[in-house]
Amino acid sequence: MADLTRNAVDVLPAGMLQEQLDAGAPLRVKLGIDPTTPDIHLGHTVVLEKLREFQQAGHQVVLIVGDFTARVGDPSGRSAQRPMPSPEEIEANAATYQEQAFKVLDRERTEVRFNSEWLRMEPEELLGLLAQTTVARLIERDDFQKRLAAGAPIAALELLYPLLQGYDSVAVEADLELGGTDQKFNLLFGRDIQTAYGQKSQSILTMPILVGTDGAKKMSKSLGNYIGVTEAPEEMFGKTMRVPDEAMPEYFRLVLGGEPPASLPPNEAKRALARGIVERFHNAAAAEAAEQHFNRLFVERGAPDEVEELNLSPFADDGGGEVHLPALMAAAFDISSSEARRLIKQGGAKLDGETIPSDTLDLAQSALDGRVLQAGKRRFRRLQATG
RNA sequence: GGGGGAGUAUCCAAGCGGUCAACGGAUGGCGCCUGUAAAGCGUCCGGCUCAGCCUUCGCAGGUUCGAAUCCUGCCUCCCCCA
Repeated sequence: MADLTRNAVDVLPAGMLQEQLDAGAPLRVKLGIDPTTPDIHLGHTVVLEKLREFQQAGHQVVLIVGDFTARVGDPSGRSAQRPMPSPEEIEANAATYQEQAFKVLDRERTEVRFNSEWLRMEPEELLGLLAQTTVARLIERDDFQKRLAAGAPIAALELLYPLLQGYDSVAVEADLELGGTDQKFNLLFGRDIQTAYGQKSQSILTMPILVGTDGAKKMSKSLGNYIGVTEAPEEMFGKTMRVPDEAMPEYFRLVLGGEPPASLPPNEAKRALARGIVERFHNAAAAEAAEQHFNRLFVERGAPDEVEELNLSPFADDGGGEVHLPALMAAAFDISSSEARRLIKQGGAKLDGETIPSDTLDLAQSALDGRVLQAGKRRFRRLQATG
């Protein structure tokens, strides 16, 4: 029991989960995820990890893919209405979500349900569901109170969200529902809906929200401060190294389920964290390679093992074989030629590690052939004249 | 149904006839420092083979030598009253 509530923020109602566990029967443990973005990131895994713990303790995990609720928009933690993904996006996301969730969960022992299965209900049934609450109950949540105070809009659809999520609990007869702390209102609301439908109310357990790589805001795709579970090892490692020191303990606890190493200097600890994360979602060999890659780029300031090649020939002019660098860099790094000029001017462009003089705009093809062109610290292309 | 307000670059947000590629902030890029942390300093941040030119301020027209700024229509959004 102590294990199962580790790191949890709220376990409500007080004592209920303990009683449920003491009763001995496996619990039906629910988690709903709305497929609003294509990928699962470390923030999602905090709750998934907890779900896995219940799974390992022999409980029945029910993963709900919110293909229907994704079209409604969960107002939790939102200060504004979110843009709605298209049905096609939702469908595509739903597929990748499941795949990625099984990087944490045991596929064989997970019941996966799509909530469109029961939420595509008859209008009469929907009215029945709506009859279970009042507007006052729906807007009492903090998210809405803030928006009301600020004169910001609240979409009617958002108002309905908790009812639908609550109905999910009815549909799968959940004994326990997990979620982030921002889900507290919705989770508790589900209890009332279950009661209204003559079921026993679930208990709820909330997990902390993982802070993003910026160390300030919650990890989220739209804020661009996330680490995706399917990202390449090098990316994962690099992004983790950028996490501010203060956030490290949190990452150790919530992502790796451990404790921050006591006596390691900060940069060693962070390396351990980065290795741990890559190992968790890839493997030990990948972690090793990712760290070497990191060392080469940022400690030795060198080029990575494998550098993508770029054919130099199309950029050389017919006459003297001069290459216009802004155009070349624009193509090589998918930036504008103006940006390339800026990089050169500010000493951010290098050839084989040598800074290109800031007033250079053209170079002979022969001076470029076979060398590694670099923009900033992390973008590389090996130039190769062919044909 | 009535009244009021807003749409400016990645985001926030100034500008309200020329000096506007458009103040300021945030985010971000690059460089120095360094542990790709934090703090700090400098610099850049529409595009273009760039001392110049081109395209931008919801959309479409119009007025004017000249419009992000004025006029007309349209679209979208928000607030208040009912």
